[in-house]
Order: sequence, then C-alpha cells, then structure tokens
Amino acid sequence: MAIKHWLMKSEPDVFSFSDLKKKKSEPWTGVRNYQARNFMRDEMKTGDLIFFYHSSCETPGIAGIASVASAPYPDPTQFDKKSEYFDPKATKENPRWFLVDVRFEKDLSRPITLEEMKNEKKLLEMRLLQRGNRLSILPVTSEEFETILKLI
DNA sequence: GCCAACGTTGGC
DNA sequence: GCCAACGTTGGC
Repeated sequence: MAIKHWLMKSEPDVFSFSDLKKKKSEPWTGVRNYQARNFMRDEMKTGDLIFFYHSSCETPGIAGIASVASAPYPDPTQFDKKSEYFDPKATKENPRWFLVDVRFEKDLSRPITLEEMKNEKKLLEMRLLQRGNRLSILPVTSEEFETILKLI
C-alpha cells in the first residue's frame, strides 16, 4: 500500500513548524472536527508524509515536511477537565477524539506560499484551494504533493 | 428531522 | 477587524 499525503494546518503563533523541529514529535491534540478525526483515526498510517501548513498568519503556506509517527490513539485532552479541549461526553471506554503523533521530517529551502499554490494551474482541484474549505487536516494527492515540491 | 441561531475558521 | 463559509446545537 503506497503512502498517503496530507496537509495539516497549525497557527504558527500557537505551534509552528520550528516548534515541531525543536520537539521532534508532537501529539496532534485538539482536533474537534469529525472529518479531520476520521482522517487520523481511519486513514493515516505511520510514515505518511505531511505538509505542515501555517494558517491565520502573515503569509499562509507550507512551512515544512512532517510525517505520521504513530498509530491513532485517543486524544488525552478530551479527558482532562482543565484542558480547553475537554469533552464531557467522551469517556475512556468510548473515546470520541483520536489523534496521531506528528514528527518533524525535513525543512524546505523556503516556505511555499498559499499564493504560489493558487497560481499553479495544476493545483486548481486541490482541496486546500476550494472555497469555504476550513478543515484542519486535508488529504493531498501524490500528484499534488509532487507539483507543490516543484514550486520551489 | 427541520432549520434558525450561533460559533469557528482563516484569508484578506 | 471584517466577513463568507460551514459545522454544531437545540427548540420544536
């Protein structure tokens, strides 16, 4: 089975790609959207490659490459009453939210901006660029992945 | 099950 | 800060 490719958004003010590089690996806590959860729980495999995307910042775009570093497991923050991600409806017997660990993979020679991707005709169909898209985790096709790397 | 109200995301 | 898009909630 070939590896899949993903794009995961993060606000760099909260957790940036350089934060990931420092920490090497990070549990992707706090996803509270069912589609995004399902990608992590049902479709991600260890070794899948990830575009680490910076959103809600001065220059939105891809900051670097990461990878899926664990099998899915319950997001511990859903059980933590002190966490902003606490979910009173989740139980340990029946967890509602799952996550994977995300690992630093490699730097890019420079970030790839959202604007550049919008300007590439081959990426017209990319989910990231469709209007109204707000999902924080998105699948990326192998073709899109290669096309984006060639923008540098 | 419908749908209005509300909250969040994220580019600009 | 604005606002379009869209997900969730809750009354009925």
